[in-house]
Parts: sequence; structure tokens; C-alpha cells
Amino acid sequence: MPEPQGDTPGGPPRRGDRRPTMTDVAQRAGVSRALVSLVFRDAPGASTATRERVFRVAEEIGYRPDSAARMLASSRSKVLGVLLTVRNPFHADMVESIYPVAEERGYEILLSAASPTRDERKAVDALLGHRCEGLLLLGPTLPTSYIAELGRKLPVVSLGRHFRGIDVDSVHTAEAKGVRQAIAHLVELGHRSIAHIDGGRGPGSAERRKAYRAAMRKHGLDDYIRVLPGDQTEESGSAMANVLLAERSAMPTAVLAGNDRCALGFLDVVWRAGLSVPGDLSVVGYDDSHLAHLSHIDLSTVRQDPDRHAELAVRCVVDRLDGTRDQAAEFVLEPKLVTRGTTGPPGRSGIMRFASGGDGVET
Amino acid sequence: MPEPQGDTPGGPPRRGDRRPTMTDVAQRAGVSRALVSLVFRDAPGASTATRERVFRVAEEIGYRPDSAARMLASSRSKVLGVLLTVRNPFHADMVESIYPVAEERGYEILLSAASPTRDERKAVDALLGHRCEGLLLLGPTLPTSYIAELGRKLPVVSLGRHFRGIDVDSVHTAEAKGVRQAIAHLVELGHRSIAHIDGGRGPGSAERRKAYRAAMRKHGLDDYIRVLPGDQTEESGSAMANVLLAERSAMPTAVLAGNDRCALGFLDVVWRAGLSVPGDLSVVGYDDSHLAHLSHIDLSTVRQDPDRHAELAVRCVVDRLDGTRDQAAEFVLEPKLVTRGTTGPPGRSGIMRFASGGDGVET
DNA sequence: GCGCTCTACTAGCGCGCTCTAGTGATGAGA
DNA sequence: TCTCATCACTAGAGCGCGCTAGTAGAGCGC
Repeated sequence: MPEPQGDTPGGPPRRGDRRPTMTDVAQRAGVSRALVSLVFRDAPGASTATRERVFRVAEEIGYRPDSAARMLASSRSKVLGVLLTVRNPFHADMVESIYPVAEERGYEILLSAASPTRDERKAVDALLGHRCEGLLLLGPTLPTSYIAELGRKLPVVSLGRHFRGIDVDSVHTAEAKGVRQAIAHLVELGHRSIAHIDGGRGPGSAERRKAYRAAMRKHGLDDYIRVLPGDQTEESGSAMANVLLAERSAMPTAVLAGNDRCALGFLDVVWRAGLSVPGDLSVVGYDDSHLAHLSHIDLSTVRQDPDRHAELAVRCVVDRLDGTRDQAAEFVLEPKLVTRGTTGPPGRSGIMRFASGGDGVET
Repeated sequence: MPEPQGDTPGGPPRRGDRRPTMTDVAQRAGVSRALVSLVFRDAPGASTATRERVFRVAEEIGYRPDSAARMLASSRSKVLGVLLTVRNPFHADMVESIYPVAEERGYEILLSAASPTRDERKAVDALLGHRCEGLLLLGPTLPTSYIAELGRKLPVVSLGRHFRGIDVDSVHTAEAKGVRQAIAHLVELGHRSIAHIDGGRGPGSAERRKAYRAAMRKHGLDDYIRVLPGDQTEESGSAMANVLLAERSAMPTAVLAGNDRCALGFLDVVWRAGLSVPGDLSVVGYDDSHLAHLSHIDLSTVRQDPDRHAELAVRCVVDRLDGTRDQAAEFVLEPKLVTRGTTGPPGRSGIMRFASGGDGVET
């Protein structure tokens, strides 16, 4: 029984044995290959006794279905590709939520990371090469035309960014609502000069920027509208903080950052410059990624529910694959402002304190 | 369905055209399938003219080699699997470094994430199912026996954790050296009471713990040795900070955290309790993940070079696959202490200040 | 005996590709 | 003329599996 025949004719036991196949299981269990296939697909047509025997034998010889062969043989690969930015903590949260949902629906997940040295196209190419049936794009920054082209090939859902006029689903939060809540909160606390650090080409940025302007106008704060360029990274947050600090006189009392990462970078510089938050400056993020929860950061932010995003996104793609739906869907989730420790009433000493402290160096 | 060659043989829901195959390219280019295969594998035996024509046609019809079929047909899948913890910023750094190195060697990367709801075994299973030829395990917490078993099936390299006595390669830093540097730095600054927050079962933790004890003894600080339980998450950092704060009288003046994440959680609580860092308490992390660079954190930490880790790990696996080496290798990298803003001379007022400030609430 | 259904199983094609073993065609060397 | 080599290319056998179409046998009614 420890001698499966035919492996290495006349040779010694070989290092790194050939991976067992369905045929091996079938032979050893004394059934046909097709029967083993049935059992592993959990399809009807095998007796309970046989089923158990097959599983037992498979376990014994360490058989594991080969998903490459599976995909090849079946038209359905049952694989969904996920494009993410590996450093983005909100993406991390979503990936964690996606796995269980996909599994429940009977799909596997393939991850492909975009990074500064590996652009999103390349990452998507890898996914396509692996026969993904559908794609979940986490905050894609790809051009609309490219996304549209993808959408023609297979079901695609974009998380966090909506594409108008193309046949691609999207799941995102009502950016405008989140921004309105944040601005209303700040105004209520007494802020008037509220700046916004833009998210650049990042997902939702355009909507947030627009909503920021609208909300400010609604509160009669037209004169205080100020959009600072950024790109949803810590670096852009700290850069904009430096810009503001250099101005001294015109500093706003509150800042709505493009996302949590940006808010973190911003806070960094502000803290080190000796300003207190929220005493001198209130800061609001966007995402409620797990970083925002960290108590030494304790960031007020706009919550986007990753579980719900994942749930809907997977459902989007699966519905398309099942043919349940054949036109683009847009799911808009309700955002929710989470007020934590980085927002408070404006201190009247903000600029004063800063002016006396210089760049944090005593004179 | 009576349409064997048909467009839609009742298979998967199709959007647009059937995915083009090698046969389509061959027909359109007026050559054999085999020739197209040659061209795409960059194998010799095709004229430059034909080669160009094939590529042009492929481009035209949007052909993309199917890696499932490729893997199946070739014994070499040219795919390396990477196990990571999606929230770990140091893992993110390494993934970014792994992609280009693997590509250079002609390998694709498949990512599989472990998370609280998806354990490492499951993540590894997915990778194996996808025919990975080798595995890069980022800070695995799997039991040695399991890793050993994996190592018998395929080349495996463990990053950040070394397994003794089994046929598995590893790449990690000289933990002891990093710890010694950190302790020496703190001692030099004048600290005596230096505590260590343990990394639990995390990679390198045992070595760091041991090295911490040794280093303390070396400096004659036996009486100040103190290891606090932890697990390399922000949460454990903040929990231990609370433990220390509750003690008041016996608080150490410096803390060496199990990793950067732990240090961050720790700082959080300490800052919010009104202590100043490094005035009242110095903190050193471990990893030098990109979080440590953030200027508002500005964490003194022990640098582990992710690029170098990636380079060596990929080389490990590739060498094994090429048969260049057939016994376990261990690469030990030199760590380097990076002193930033969280370490400084011990303030003699640490406990006093805390005692007067209570829990951060004025009385 | 017939036809029918149901369960439990098997035969064998083909998914898209790689790769070995070829086939001509051309040219050099004897 | 006949090798022998080299080049550019092709035929066709699988890789491990899914899946359709089938079979064998039992049961059941007439």
C-alpha cells in the first residue's frame, strides 16, 4: 500500500513525488475517474459509501484538485480577480471582507496588487491571464475607456469609483452625503474656514470635491472655500500641511482630507509643528480604515462599510455571471460620519500659538 | 445543444466574443498553432518576420495566453505563491519588492491573504490549488510540522522566521543584532528600565525575546528585565501600554516593541494618557515598515530591508526549482537601527508628570 | 416477455496550451 | 550523386480535469 505502481519504473523513491491526480485516486479507490470527479464537484450520482471512500483515499494520498485543469475543462473558472493597492488600508479591510462572501457564493479569489512600480493595467493583465470570470477593482484609477473595454470582456465591478455611461457596475458611498455630514459637523462646532485636501484622480475625489464646494456654499461659507491639491497618500497630506503652515495668517481652522491616509500624513506635520488637534485645527478623514481606529490617531472620519461593499460587489459580479442581470448597476451606500478625537470647536489661539512657536523651534 | 462549434454552447454567460485562443491567432496569421506557441514562449525556431506577424495578429484580436492552460501543459507553471497578512504594512512593503524581482526571473506572483477569518492553511491551500511551483511565506505562524510537510512537496521559503532542522529555506534578519543595537542605543541614552513587548508566536519573536534578555544582562540590567505579552498587533501594543500606565510607580523609561504595529498601538495610548515621547518614555519599533516613516509617528525602529528580503527569497525558490541547490539555506540579513523621534534621554519627571495628570483628566 | 424509471456508475471528448518528434527545403561538404 | 546540418515550420500526443452521453442492473407494472 505504500507503493503506488508505475511512478518511477525501477527507480528509487523520488524526491518531490509527482502530484497525485484524479486518476490516482480513482485507481486506488477502485472506481472510474469520472466518479471521483463527481464526488469532488459534489454532484449527485454517487452513493454515500463510495463518496466517503473516495474522500478517504484522496486524503491518504494527498490529492488536491488542480484548479488550472479545472478551469480549463469547465467553462466556469469560479475565480474572481481583485485588483488592489497593497498599501491602502481600506483595501486591506475590503479584501478581508471579500474572501468570506466569495467563498459563500462558491468563488475563489485571486489577488493582484498595483504599486508604484506595477501599474494597474499590469495587475489586471495578470488577473485576466488567470481566467478570472469577473473583476473587482478596488478604487481603480484606470481611464474610463479602459474600464469600459474590460467591461465588454467580462463582468467588472468598481468599488469606490463610479463610471458614467459604460456597462460596468459600481459600489460606492454617497460621497456627497458623507462630505455634507462632515462639513455640517465642523460648521456646527463653529468652524468657518474649512479647507479640503483633494484626492486627485483617486476614487470619489471628484465627487467629494464638488460636494465640498456645494456644502460650503450651502452654509454661506463661499469665501472660505479652499481646495488643496493632493493624491490620497500620506505624503500629499503632509505636503499640504506644510503649505498651510507656511502661510500662517490664512490658516483654516479645519481640514477635510481626501482619505484617511492623507489625513494621517497631514496630522503628522501639524502635530510636529506644535499645533494641537483639535485645539488649533480639526481634521476629518475619509474611509474609516482600521488605521483611523487606532487610538493614538483616533481620527474623525467618514465611514464606508467594507463588509457591505464586499457583499454588494461580489453579488454584482455573480449576478452578472448567472445572467440574473445584464445591465449596469450602481449601488450607493450611505456613509456615516464617525466623530472621534480629531474634531472639536475651533480654538481662537490657533494662529497665535503657531506664530509664537515658529516652526516648532524656539527662538 | 446541437451546436458543437457554436458561439454559445450553453456554457458560461458570455459577454461579447469568445476569448481568442492560440488557434485563432494561428489561423489568422496563416501558420500552425505550434508556431504561435513558439513565438509566445520566445523559443527559437521562428523567423523574425513570422514572429512579428504573429504578435501583430495577436494584438489585433486581443489574444492573451491562458495561464491555466499553460500551467497544465507545461510541467513548469512559472508561478510563485505568496502568503501574506493583508494588514501587515511590512508585508505590503515586501510584496511590492517581490513583484519586480519575480518578473525579472520570469515568474508570476499569486497572492493569498491570511486574515482573522481566513487562516494561513486555507490561504496556502488556495496557492497550492493554483499550481504554484514555490511558496514565499511572509512571517508565517504555521506550526513547524506543517511547514516541513509543505517543504517536502515544493520549494518553500519563509521570510522573517527561521525553522530549524527542516528542509525549508529562510530569509530573516539577525534578530539578536537588531535587538542589541536597540538596547545599546537606549542604554547609551541613559535608560536602565527597558521593557520588551513580546511578539507572541509572530516571526522572530522568540529570538528577539531571547536577545532582549541577553542584551539586558550584558549591560548589567538583569533586574530591569521585563517581557510583556503581545502579538505584533496595534491592539497588543495599546493593551500593554494600559498595563504599564496602570502601574504608575514601576513604569519603565523605554520600551522595545515586538514590531512597528505594536509600537504604534503603544504610542497611541501613551500619547493620549498625556505622556510625552521621548520625554517620558522612549519607544523603539521593529521592521521599519512605511508606517514608521510617517513623520507624525517618526518611529525609531530596526530596519529590515524589504527589497533585499524579496531578492533573496525569490532567488532561494528559483535556485531550488532550477536544481542549483538542494539543501536548506538560511539567509541572515543585517538589521540596522534607525533612530528617529521616539527615542531620547529618559526624563526624570516621567512618573511624576503622569501622577499629577491622572488618566489625562484634570482633577 | 415488454417498456419504463431510477440509481450508480463509466467512456471518452475536448478545454488551450506545451513540447517531442517529426517534415520539407536549402545549402555545404564528400 | 549522396550524406548531413540547419532552418522554419507542423502534426499530434498529452497535461488534469469537467461533462455529456451512455450502460448495467434493479425494480415495477402489465
